[in-house]
Parts: sequence; C-alpha cells; structure tokens
Amino acid sequence: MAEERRLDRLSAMLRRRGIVLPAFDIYGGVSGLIDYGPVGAAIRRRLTQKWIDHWLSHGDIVEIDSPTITPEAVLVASGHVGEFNDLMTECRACGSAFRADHLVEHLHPNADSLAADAVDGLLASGIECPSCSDAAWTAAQPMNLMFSTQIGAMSSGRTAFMRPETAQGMFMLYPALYRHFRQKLPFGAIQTGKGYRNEISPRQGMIRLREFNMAELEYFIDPENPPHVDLARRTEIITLVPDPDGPYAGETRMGFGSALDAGIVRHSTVAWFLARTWDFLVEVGIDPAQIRFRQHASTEMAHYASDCWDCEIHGEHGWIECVGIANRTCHDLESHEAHSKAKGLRAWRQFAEPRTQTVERLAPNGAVVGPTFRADAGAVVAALEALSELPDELPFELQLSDGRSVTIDSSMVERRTETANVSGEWFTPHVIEPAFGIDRIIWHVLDHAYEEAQKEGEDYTFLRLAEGISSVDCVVLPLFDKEGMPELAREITSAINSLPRARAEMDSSKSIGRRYARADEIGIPWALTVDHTSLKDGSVTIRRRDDQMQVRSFVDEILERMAAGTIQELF
RNA sequence: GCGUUCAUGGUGUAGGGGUUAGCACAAGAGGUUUCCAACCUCUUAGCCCGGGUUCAAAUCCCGGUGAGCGCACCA
Repeated sequence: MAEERRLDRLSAMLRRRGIVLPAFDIYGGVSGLIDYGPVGAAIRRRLTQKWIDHWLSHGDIVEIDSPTITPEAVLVASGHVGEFNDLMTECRACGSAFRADHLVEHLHPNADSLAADAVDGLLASGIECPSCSDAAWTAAQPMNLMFSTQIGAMSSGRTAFMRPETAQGMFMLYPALYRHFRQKLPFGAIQTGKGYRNEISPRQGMIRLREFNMAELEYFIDPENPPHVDLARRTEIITLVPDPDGPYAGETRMGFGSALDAGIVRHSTVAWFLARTWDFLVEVGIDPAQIRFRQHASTEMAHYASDCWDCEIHGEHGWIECVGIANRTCHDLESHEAHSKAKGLRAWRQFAEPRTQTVERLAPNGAVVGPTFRADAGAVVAALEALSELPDELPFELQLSDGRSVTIDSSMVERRTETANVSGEWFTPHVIEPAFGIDRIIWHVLDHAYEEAQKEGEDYTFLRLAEGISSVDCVVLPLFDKEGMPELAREITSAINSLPRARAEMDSSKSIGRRYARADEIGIPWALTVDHTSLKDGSVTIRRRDDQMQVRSFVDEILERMAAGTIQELF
C-alpha cells in the first residue's frame, strides 16, 4: 500500500512541476499520449543527447534521420504489415474482443497463419466466449496496430503508415552508409525519434504509449568475421535470466565475459552491446541493482532472430522492458532486397588469397540462337547461363524458366572451360539491433532518482538526477531580491548559459530555503547564492544538492570548473 | 475491448438537490528577513465533457472522455 502511494505522489509531482503531464488535457486528454513540460522536455533532450554521444564515441557509428511517414511497401517487407495484422473477433453476446487465432489455437497447429474466413469457420464450430460462455462471434477482422495514412490526395494517394520503429530508416540508408564507411564492415547507424503504435489499451502511465520516443542502433557486421570484443576488463556482476527452455534456465549472476564464455549469450557482438547498454543506463542514473537482462525463449523470439535479450528495469511498475537487443541476422536486408529488387544491400568480403575458379559453361552462339528462337532467345540464353550441371552430350532438352523446354544442338553453343581469379564475394551483412524506449528509461530515471526524505520533521523530496540529466545544471539565487543582488545573479546566469552545454536559471521569489527545496525537487544539482559578500568581492556560495554542503568560491573559478566538469572538486 | 473503482483551483483533499463550494500546500504582488519549505497583508485559481430528471444539478440517472485495478492484448 505504501508503495502505491509513492507512485501517486511521484506522478503528482511530475504533473505539478511540469515534467510529464497528460496530453490535450483541456480537451479531456487522450489515452496513451503524454506531454513533456518545460522541465521534462529538457530532461528528455539531455538524456537523448547523452545516448547519441554514447554511441557516436565509438567512431564507427553515425547518426541519421529519416521520415516517420513510411510507404506501405517498406513495412510489408519488414513484416510489420503482416505481424501487426492480428485477427480480432468480438463476442456478440458480451462484446469482449479477443485475438481470433488464440481462441482457435487448440484446433489448428498454426492458427496465426490462417486466413480470416478459415478462422471464422473454426470459430463457428462452437468456441465459447471466455467471458460469458456464449458462442456467437463477429467476423474476424485484422486489427492493425499501425496508424495508417495516405501520401497524396484522393484516389491517387499511396497507403502509408506512421513508423512503428525507426529501424527501417537505417535499412533504407544501408547503401549510403556502406559508401560512407568506404565499404568496410563493421559499422552502425543510430536514429532517435518518434514511433507510433495504436495500442488497444495503453496503461501504466508513460510505460505504454501510442506515440513514443525511440532510440535505435543498427550495427552491421560480417557474420564470418565478427568484430573482436574484449570483455575481460569488465568487473561488474550482472543479473541474467537466460532462455527458460535452454540449459541455463533460472536467474544467474555473473560478468559479461563469463556469460559469453559460458555460451549463455550466444553472440560476441550481442554480449558487447549488453555491456554498452549497461554503461549507458548506469551513466544516466539507473540503479544498477534494478537492471537485469532477460533472454527471450526460443519460442518467443521473432522467427529471424537468433539471440534476443530484453534489458529490464525494475521500478514502481515492476520489471519493465526498456531496451531490446536482438541479433536480427540478415533478415531485414535480405527481405528488402527481395521486395524492392535493389542490388546494393550487400557487402564485399575480400578473400585472404584470390581463389582460382574454373567454370564449365555452354556459351550461346548468338548468330544461331537469335534467329532460331527469336522472341524466346533471351530466355534461352538466361537458361543456359543458369545451368548448374552441363549435359554430357548434345543435343539436349533445355528447361526454360516458364516451364517450356527447347532443344539445344551443338551449332547453338560452344562448350568452354573458363578460369577466373575470384578475389572475394558479396554477402548480406548481419545486423545487431539495440532498441531503446526513451520514455520508459526516463520514467525509471525519475523513479530511481525520486527520494522522499524528512528534513526537520517535514516531508522533503529530492530528485537525485545524474550529472547532465537535470533540466538545468545550476540555479542562481540572489539572497535578497534587492540591493544589486538580482542584477549580479542575472549576470552570472547568462555567463553560465554562454558556456557550451551548461544551463542555468535564476530564481528570486520567496525565501532562500524554499528556493533550495524547489531546485532539489526537480533535481538541479548546483545552487549559487549571491549575498552581500558577492557584491564586494565577486565570490558566491555554491551548494551541492546531494548533501546540501556549501562552499564559497569565485564566480570565475566556478565558470571554469563548470565548463571543465570539475565542480565536484571544490568540495 | 470487457468488468470494476474513481473524476472538485497547479497539487492533495472536504462537502454535497437550493452553499458567497471550505481547507492545506503551491503560485503572483508587497513587506520583513545576513543561507535551507519562517512570518504578515493582499491576490489569482476549481466542481471532466454531453444529455436527461427537476422549479432548481457540482450533487441523482444515462452516455462519453480520462485515470487506477482485474481479465484480454502488448513488433
């Protein structure tokens, strides 16, 4: 009970202080849509920027930005149009809605692959409603969880969807990325932005949203030469929940390196991203004790993925999936290559030594093949090139791709043995994808930073946000709102704001204690107070949020240290 | 989507068929104050939306919307 109250108080504080609020509130609100207020938007931007910096620092990762409106064909190839098209049916008696394939799954081994009319047939065989035991169902209809729209006006418009993930943008840009990186793997691309899913019932505050902030990385590797990773120096012990169907079922604690060596994490690059995800979460203030990595069961994994991990964070809503790290293998690029007919979705693998390949082929004699087959000549040439085994003797029957066959005699072809030096081969890169739910991470950052304390008998709350995550770094407080103190405070505020990436604001209303409390509640780590001494010698007191310690220093030194990130050393 | 509980200033709440709708905190203006939600004066600000019943609805009824919980759903 006490825990639920904390959730209520935290939510109330987030609304009151302009961090996270219901969207469109004056019109009654819309479920699943939220606003970040003035404080929350700054926190979100800074956390997102930290995420971008975290990955860009690797050197082989770049940022891209692509549209949120996505043509249907892209999402057909990615599988989203199919996968998001679950068939739903409603009970005619009580109106309850269900996944139709779930209702009939005991009647068919692959219920989710059935067409709507087949499902209707099975439903009519007397399936009872789990809610009211009636047995009358509406026709099964696809319930698409994507927001659809039209590109262009009226009937000439193309069907499109608001993207359900940002990942497809990285796949669309694969050819440009491959050129950018001078045709060398591995490399990666990141993108942050909005994603959209028309959830049936959004719940749990900002955990399940209909429009949400995503941050995704696609890291392309050569599956035969995965990048070297060194986890030997990592000492942290993490909580793992391996595949419940595998040999390591149950919760275990070990290091990243051991998990890879033991084969629990099946791919070295995946292990490396688990570790780097951990680094990011801890850097932005997630409590390490509240992080665990859960491996998908083989049955739960998308069909193409070979190793999937959720990074779950524990908070007021229990364990929540906040990051998904998946080895998507070559699935996406191959699928886009097949659907789009594009050629550039591969990478070149140079052999260590050029290989000599000897090829036996029947080279067509155009002067005979052309006049003989006329319109079919092209198909005949193609069929000859495609022969994997050459006939022992001529003439022979050649099968064309459309099923017909033609007779090829010795005047039409020449048997040749060709040798070529092959220095490498084309292949489809594999991709490892860490996908972050920014809103969920922000929720847990706030949750873990929110501390209810007592101060001289009164309730007092802190938001112990990590350095660089708070909406501003520093609040400047004139001790009194007169005698030149506000003017000096204003000068100091703008001096700090002219530093790169440092933010300050001034607060001169009400008592000094109240202003400290206001700053503590939204997590501002530093407070500079301008008093009478400041007016004489340019020194101010600087107060540290986390222990309310205060030291006196000169404004110039504080500015220098703020730019260098060494404020802590003053204490 | 179904069931259920709920909806009063920015936040938390009291009340409730006819009230100037109360309180606390927060916020704004002024005063006071030599550093941790002090004090004094004044001020701003509210019954979720729509329909019904009634002489009269913020209050009762119905519907919607939103929130919490349970079921279902959750690439």
